[in-house]
This record gives sequence, structure tokens and C-alpha cells, in this order.
Amino acid sequence: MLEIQQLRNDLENVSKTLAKRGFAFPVDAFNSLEAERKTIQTLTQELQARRNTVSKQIGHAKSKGEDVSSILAEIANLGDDLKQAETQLEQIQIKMQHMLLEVPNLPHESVPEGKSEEDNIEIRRWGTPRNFDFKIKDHVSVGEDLGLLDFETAVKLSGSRFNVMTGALARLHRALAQFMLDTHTQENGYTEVYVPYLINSDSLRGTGQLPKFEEDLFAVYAGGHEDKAPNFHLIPTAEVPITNMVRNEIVPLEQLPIKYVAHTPCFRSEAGSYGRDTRGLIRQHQFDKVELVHIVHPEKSYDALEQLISHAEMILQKLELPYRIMTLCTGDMGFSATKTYDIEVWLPAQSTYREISSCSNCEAFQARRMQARFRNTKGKPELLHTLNGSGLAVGRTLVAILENCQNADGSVSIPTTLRPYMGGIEKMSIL
RNA sequence: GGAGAGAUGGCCGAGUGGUCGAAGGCGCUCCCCUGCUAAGGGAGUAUGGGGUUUAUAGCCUCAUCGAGGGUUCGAAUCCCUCUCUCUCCGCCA
Repeated sequence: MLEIQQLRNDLENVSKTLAKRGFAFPVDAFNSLEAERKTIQTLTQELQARRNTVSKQIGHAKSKGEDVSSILAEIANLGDDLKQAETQLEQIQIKMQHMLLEVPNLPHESVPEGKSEEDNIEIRRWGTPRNFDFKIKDHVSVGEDLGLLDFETAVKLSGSRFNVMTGALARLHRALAQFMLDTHTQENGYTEVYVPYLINSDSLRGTGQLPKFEEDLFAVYAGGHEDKAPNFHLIPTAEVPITNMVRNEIVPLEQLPIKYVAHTPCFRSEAGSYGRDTRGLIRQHQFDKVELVHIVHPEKSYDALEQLISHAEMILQKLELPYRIMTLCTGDMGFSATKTYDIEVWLPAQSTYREISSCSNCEAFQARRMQARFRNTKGKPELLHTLNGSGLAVGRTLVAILENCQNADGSVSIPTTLRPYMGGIEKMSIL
């Protein structure tokens, strides 16, 4: 959520900046609502002040045993007038709140302008894609030929966009998550957290998934009461529960920065994306991710973003998987971000780089929705800055290994760093 | 799931219709006093809005005593709903 003060004082610039990311701010609607709000709020407060004064008078008079009927007569209409004004004000404020909750964050000035992913800027590359001297398979064929990846059974169990992994592949999936967690906790200074996978709507509003993106979520109803509002949603990313840990909190200054890491499943309905990546593990309704979250002092958030991306990169470096870093353009960034770096890993079967991590600074956008604050050196509460990034998406990392580490005989070599997590085995082979 | 108790400011804890945004204590900040230390005296110490304003300064004002409704001229106090916490029982991994 943007600061309403900023909208009042600097609407022209705000709306210009929002236009860069393809968002048309309803300037006229805002202005007229704001004018209405001002009138009604002033009126309401005047009536409230009057009521308070008169009530005190009555209190005084009664304690002296005086007659209060004349005072009561004088304010006979006050109650109705006040109630009417309060109702009006409330409706205006609800409208305003709705409007503001749907406005995305302002892109940082360093973010390149653009309309789509075509306009993202590559800022660096690491590693060299391997030359294969045989005809390579995509990850689906590699996994299925090994007999360890089974989409047909997943369809039977749940439907499309789910998967079943068995044996060494299931273990590799688990190994990846363990390896990522260990790296971030032991080398990068993160605190591991375990969080709920079912989350309430206040939390989803806090990080920006609601109210605008409900169709991307799965709703859960206790006892099958679909007629009511959902009790929970399944988390689309651990960013939601982790970041909301500081919702409505005032964090002591000395606890900053807070760096959390969690491994969770993520559930996305991806309602708008049918037809994209229908084959394979790239786009699933359920996938695992190791998520990194920073809760930081506002002056430190851009340094934190650089750290965050480097922590995510470290995983791919240790796995020796080639990747590139992209700065997302204004038009491709997520709702809550001011600046986002994507890490894209090399997928040889697609001869292209594909997103495997997304690291964003949200500045105070989420903190304002969540009222997540710290006490500054003057002792005053001030909004925190929040950042989140994948470190990494486990399923997509698995895809990258299956494709990049495949051999001519159909086997897949286990990256050296993962072998301790795999009981020392060096490859998965066709039996 | 059943029975009961509870939720007040940074913390503890008063407060069952009026001058209560809230006693008292602790903590914290500033000042005074005391030749160190200890003790003592005084003042201050919530958050979010709105108006005014060059101003995140001041001043005026509104709201907030778990959340949301209601009664009333007036609610921390009365009524209703919900959430959460605690104790006991049952069930469960």
C-alpha cells in the first residue's frame, strides 16, 4: 500500500510513476473521493466533539443534582446527525481503502522501463552451458526414463499440474531442500523457521496477495462450508507466513536485520496461465521452495537486496548450474516490489534461461499494510522494509539438474555438493 | 468436542455508566538534590487519523482498554457475536 499522504501531496508524480508499470491510477475518482472524505470527516468530528462536550456537561450537572432535560432537548437531533455522518464517512473510507489496496508499489528509480519480460535487463552471467555430444532429453523424459517421475499417477491422484516422484529422485528433491536450508543457516546467517501452510486473509492482505489476486490461490473451508468465506488459503509462497510474523509488531531496533529461511510447499492455482509450460515440472499447482525473507531498517534495504540475490546465487554456484541475473523492468515486476532481480537457470533442452528465483525489495509497501514497525533512535515507531526471494525453487532446481547433469546413457550425475545428502551416490541410472 | 476462567498502556495491575486515554507500581527519559555508591524530590513517558502549517515542530480535534456490532446524551464498565489465552475432561499424531 502506498502512503496516502504521498498521493495527496504528489499525485501527479505518483500516477506518472505507476504508469511506467502499466497501472492507470484513477486520479479523478481519487480526487473526488478525497474531497468528499475531507468534508464528511470534518463534519463528523465536529459533531463528535459537540457530543463529547455536551455529555460532559450532563455528567457535571447530574453530579450536582441539576436538571438536565433542557440540555437533552438541545441535542435531540445530534445522535441521528452523527450516526448519518459516521455511516457516510465509513463508506467513503472503505472505498478509499479498496482503491488503495489495489494500487501496486512504485518502481525504484533504478528499474528499467518496459512493458514485458522482453524488456528485462541482463546484468550478469555465471557459468558456461555445457556442450553435449549426444542428443539431449528434456527433464520429463530424463525422469520418466529413469522410472522415477510419474505424471500419469499424479493425474489419477489429483489431476494435471501435479507430480509423483519416487526413489532416488524423491530423495534428490528432499536433498536439495536440506542443502539449501543448511547453506543459508550455516553460511548466510539465516534463522530457520517452520510456518503454517494454511493462512488467514489478514496475512494475505499484508503481503499483497489479497484482495487483488485471490484467483491465483487455493481456498480452504473448514468442514466443507463453501457457502461461507474461506477459513484459510494455502500459501502460494512462504513469503506470506514469514513476512507476516512481524505484522502488528514493533521490532526492537537491535534485532534488525531479521533474516529468516523456510522450506515449504507452495500452492498456486495459476488461473491465468493455462497453456503455458503444460509439460513437466516447471509450472505445478504444488511445488516446494526454500524462501528467504529479510526484515530490515529502511536505509539498509537496497544493500539487503544485493545480499539476498547473492545468497540465492550461491546455491546455483555450489550446484555448478549456469545462470544469469535479470533486473525486471517496470512492466514485469510483481505487485508489491519496488525492484526485483530474477535468477534464471540454464535449461539445455529449452536452450534458454528460465526463472528459478525472484528477489524483491518491497520497501515499506507490505510493512504499511501489516503495520510492521521498529522503534527508531528517537524511540518513535517507523515502518520496516521487507524483502523476499527464493533460495531456490526446489522443483525447478531439480529440473535444472535433470537436464544439465544428464549423461548419454540416460543416467544423471549427482552434483558433488549434494552427494553427502544422497548417501554418497554419484548418479541415478536407468535400471 | 464438553465445563469453567480470562484478554486494560513497554511490563505488572486498579477500574461495573459520567470530569477515565485510563489510579498505583515497575521500567525508561530529563531535571534537582546528595562530595563516589546507595537513597531522595520534581517533570515527562501509547498508537493511528483529521484540521491548521514551509514542517515528521507546535496548536486544535477524533478514534483506540482482544476484534466487530448494539443500548445510552455519555461505555474500559451493560448486552450480543467472534477470536485468542489459561485450567480441567474427552479425542488425537
